[in-house]
Amino acid sequence: MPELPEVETTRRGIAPHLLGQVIRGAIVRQPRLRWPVPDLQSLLGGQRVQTVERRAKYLLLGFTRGTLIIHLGMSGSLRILPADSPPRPHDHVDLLFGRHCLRLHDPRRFGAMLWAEGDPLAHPRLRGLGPEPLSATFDGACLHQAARGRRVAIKSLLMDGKVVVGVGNIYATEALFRAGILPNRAAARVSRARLDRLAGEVKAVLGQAIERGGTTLRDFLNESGEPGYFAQELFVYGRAGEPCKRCGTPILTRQIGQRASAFCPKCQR
DNA sequence: ACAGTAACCTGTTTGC
DNA sequence: TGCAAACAGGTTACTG
Repeated sequence: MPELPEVETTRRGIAPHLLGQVIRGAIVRQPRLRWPVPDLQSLLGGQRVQTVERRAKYLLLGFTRGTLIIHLGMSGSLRILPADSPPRPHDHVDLLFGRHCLRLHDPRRFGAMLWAEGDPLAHPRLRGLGPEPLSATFDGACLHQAARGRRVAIKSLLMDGKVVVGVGNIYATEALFRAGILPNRAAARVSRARLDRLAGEVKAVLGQAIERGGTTLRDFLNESGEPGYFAQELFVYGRAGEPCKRCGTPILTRQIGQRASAFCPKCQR
């Protein structure tokens, strides 16, 4: 479900409901996510939410005495619901506030809830991550440096969190189409000028997706249970066999690094 | 250091 | 129609 735009959409949606609120309790129905969920009841009880931030695809809820780090994995979502809403299957964690709760739903359980005391950016899961794609530190020069001597597919490089964070399969696929670059081209064999273009397209596609409230393919819903509207603007992702929106050539797919990669053989070189 | 693969899970779609 | 295989938005950990 979530790449950076969906996580950012979630962050913007939940922040107004959480900021300044005091947690009165937590319910962990299923502690076995990607890593064991800590005892949130005793860690969080009585603390106030001071910040709701994002780093890569991690949401960071800042409390008085530490930070709750949340990752949504492949299938996770967060909703704001009345505190007494009956849980459905895969509703693993509730954070209880006054009249409402923040509920984590995650069928595949690839998500995570971690606790960090001190600087959350120093947590082992966040330390060593690359630059934020929408920040000024991410640009063509940055990609050029990372691509030096690398024979991996440019798409794999783009999805490598040490190079740049937050770019998953959908948006890597789309950014490469917009930049006119074949996804399986060796990273070191993409010219500097085209890397400049690619960095720009990554920023553009992520920015537009955030404006539309994210991409809903089958099950992404925002904090209120509404879908995002970026799917209709996808050029190649999920369109194998359909005509390219630019030139009409049928869209092809191939596996790159175990992920389906759609591309237009005419528009991308 | 690098590149490729398996693994963690469950639900949905595809193909015979 | 029924069942099994393939596939899905992410990330880590292991292999050679």
